[in-house]
Amino acid sequence: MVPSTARRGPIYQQIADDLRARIIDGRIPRGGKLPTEAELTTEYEVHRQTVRSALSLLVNEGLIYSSRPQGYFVREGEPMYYRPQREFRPQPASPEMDRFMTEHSDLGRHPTQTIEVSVVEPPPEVAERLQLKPDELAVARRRVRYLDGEPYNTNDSYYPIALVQGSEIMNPADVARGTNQVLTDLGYEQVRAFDEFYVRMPTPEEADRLGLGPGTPVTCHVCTGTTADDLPVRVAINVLPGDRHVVVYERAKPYANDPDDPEG
Amino acid sequence: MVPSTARRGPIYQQIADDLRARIIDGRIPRGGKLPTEAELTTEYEVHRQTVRSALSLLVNEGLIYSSRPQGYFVREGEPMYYRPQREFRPQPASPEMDRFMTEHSDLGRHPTQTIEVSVVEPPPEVAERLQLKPDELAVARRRVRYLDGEPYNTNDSYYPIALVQGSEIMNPADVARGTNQVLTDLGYEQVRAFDEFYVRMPTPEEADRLGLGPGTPVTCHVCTGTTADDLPVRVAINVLPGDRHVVVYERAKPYANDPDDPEG
DNA sequence: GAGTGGTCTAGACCACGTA
DNA sequence: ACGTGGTCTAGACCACTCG
Repeated sequence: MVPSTARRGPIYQQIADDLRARIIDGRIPRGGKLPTEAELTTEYEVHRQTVRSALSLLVNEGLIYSSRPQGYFVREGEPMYYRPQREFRPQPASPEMDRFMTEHSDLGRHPTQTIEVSVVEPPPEVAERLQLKPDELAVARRRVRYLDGEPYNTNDSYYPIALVQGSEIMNPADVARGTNQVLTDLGYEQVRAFDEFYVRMPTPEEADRLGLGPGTPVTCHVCTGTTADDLPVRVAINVLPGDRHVVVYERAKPYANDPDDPEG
Repeated sequence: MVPSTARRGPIYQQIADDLRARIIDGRIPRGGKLPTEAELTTEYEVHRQTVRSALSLLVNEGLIYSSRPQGYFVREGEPMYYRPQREFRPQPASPEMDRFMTEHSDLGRHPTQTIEVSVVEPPPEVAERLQLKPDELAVARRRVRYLDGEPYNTNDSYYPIALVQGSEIMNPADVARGTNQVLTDLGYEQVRAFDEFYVRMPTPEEADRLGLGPGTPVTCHVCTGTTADDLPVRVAINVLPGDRHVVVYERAKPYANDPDDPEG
């Protein structure tokens, strides 16, 4: 039934191993269609639920997806590129459009975004980083960015309400000067930033907001900006779908004379 | 049966939503035990398989895990920190121990690693980055790093065999000089590196090597080092479990006067 | 209407760790 | 020995999309 490879473990895992091998070695090509559940049921001579267990493994690995009633297909990842701003070099100031917008429209893609501004009780991870007291509120600028209509990432910025009350930051539109400039003009110039990158499975809300299928992890980039007095004035939370992003950057200086591995 | 929240969707999703809410608001604490399948079956008045469907959702979200025959438990993430070397400042050279080892033993943890050297037909993503011809082989130095006995990450470095034949790099032990120094001494000094970060679900082999449970994504850090002539001489592939790593770094220079969002 | 995957019930046996 | 979750079969009905 199942080839000699990987005869161990429960049947559904053997089936999953077999199908995975077929996909990896190209017998089922990228974007190609898998046999139907019914076909696999007869091929492996097991109950339909057993086949479904095998398929759900592959779905949760992010290897295949199902599209009813067409069947199961191999995912094809053509990841887009995410270039976090790693240096502080000046950038062309472009009113009404931020870096996301300008960068991608240069590439011939069609970037759009939604912005939604609200006053919220901040989530704990934000309250902590902004050093807010209990019950202290924050202004949230939440957006979803799209590229050619597809959700690309989410970007939620939080500001202590005490600092930005009545400023342009509370306008639900792009801020021509840039929100960082607004903060500076308010006397809260950011001079340091602390970045954290987490990897995890999305919450159902995030999966919904970004249109993610099962088996798609996200990178969560949390950026906390502080003034010279170490006062945190902004927390930005970016959520990046794992199937659409690669973070890349280049190092151009010579390696230090360091031991075996420079990556570890 | 299920509270008024989220009455939509199939039953197993409603159950999952209910349990997720209980976990998030702390009614089931971190590390705490969920009711057994049998208890949930009677509580929600559904078949055991329906309960299992709900639980498997949460498992694949990385929120809970099962430990037979004790039951299901809420995961508690105490992530360790991964600090990629982002600058090229000189490091204390320590024979027999690379940066991973020295850094963590300083922190009172017990780092260990296994090293395994072999000549392999390189995987396609490596062959491509090393610009190898078909059938050209590579030397692989594969290691698994452990912290206090727990798998911490994997680090596989690949070198074109033509470059390192007969050198210390083929010794299955730490190289006192450091492999980068060996490359330099061989006339292949790395002066540039290109880094890529991917996020995805692990392959079964990776999950096994790192002892990962379901619902745990990995970050894949691929580093390609090249000489001044743009000759790629090394590809390092780090695989980092998503539940044990946070990538952090700090920016200390002033922000540019850039638009709305500096993270995008 | 036909065929697909999605959901649900019913009931069975097994493997494993703890007591 | 017991209770836990893990696996598997059997069979049913539904929702959706396509021709």
